[in-house]
Amino acid sequence: MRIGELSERTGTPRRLLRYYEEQGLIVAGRSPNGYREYDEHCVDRVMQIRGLLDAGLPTRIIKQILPCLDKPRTIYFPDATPEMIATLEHERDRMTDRIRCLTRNRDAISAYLEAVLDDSCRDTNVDTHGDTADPSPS
Amino acid sequence: MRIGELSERTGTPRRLLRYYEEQGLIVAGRSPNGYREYDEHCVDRVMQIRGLLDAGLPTRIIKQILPCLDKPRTIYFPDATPEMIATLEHERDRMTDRIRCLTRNRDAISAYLEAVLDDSCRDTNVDTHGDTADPSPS
DNA sequence: TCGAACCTTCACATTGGTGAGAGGCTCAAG
DNA sequence: CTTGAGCCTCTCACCAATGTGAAGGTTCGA
Repeated sequence: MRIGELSERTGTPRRLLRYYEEQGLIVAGRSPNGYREYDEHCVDRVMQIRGLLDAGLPTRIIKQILPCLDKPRTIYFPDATPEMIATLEHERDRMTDRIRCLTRNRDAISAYLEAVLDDSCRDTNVDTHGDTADPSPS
Repeated sequence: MRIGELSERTGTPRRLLRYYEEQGLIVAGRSPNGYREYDEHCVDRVMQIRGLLDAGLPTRIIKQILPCLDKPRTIYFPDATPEMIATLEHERDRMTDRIRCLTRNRDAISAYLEAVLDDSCRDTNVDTHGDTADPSPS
């Protein structure tokens, strides 16, 4: 597929796709006419990239870890230098930290939300926002 | 405590603490001489802020959700406008997405790491790095 | 009085992401 | 064949957000 389709299917501006390529996050083949040519796999890849960026990982790191995560092992073990291993372990740990932090805070939000919702059902007679006085009784 | 101690205890540059205050993420009292005065609670708060920032949340959102998460309920339900509720629900969902994304990728990294480690134990006879030719057989 | 810690403020760096323009190629439909 | 949509390159500039550096001045404690 070409850039337009990839853009639509991933909800990502064309401009940004070229930017990701420039940053080395994705690679695109080329048609004889010079058009970028993407395979199906790229759709997932772009979504993955966006997700990771959104989760706070810098492109530099994403670029390093993505090749290790391809379904058919693109990068093999000989390429795994000790420092690469170290980087991966470090990033894995940082991701675990992030997950912990997010989970804790999300659960706290959920708890708050539940408390508020629960509360607003209980006292609908307060004048805070007098509408919806509909406890649906009996 | 003053900014220096908070800085040390949170591993955060003084400059950055002032920045967070400027962004409305933390509030500091003032001594008569103008020095910022922090209470114990700030240590956790700063760590929480750093964690959330690192996990991709913008200060704008953090500023909104933090007050809802204080241990002794600082913000009460009357303040919970419908749009605030909506924001919280939305952010909670985004956080869930992030958690999913991070978990998936972290597990993939773990799997890769495991495979590599496992592999480097198994074939130490390859000339890739010919040392440790110690298959410890029979 | 000296130095460490604090203050404010201005400016800068980096990162992720956009916008626009120039200049040109390709392809399909009218 | 022409027209227009979509693509190409390249460039320059810009944005917001997070985070730093440094200058110049005050306060505190030894």
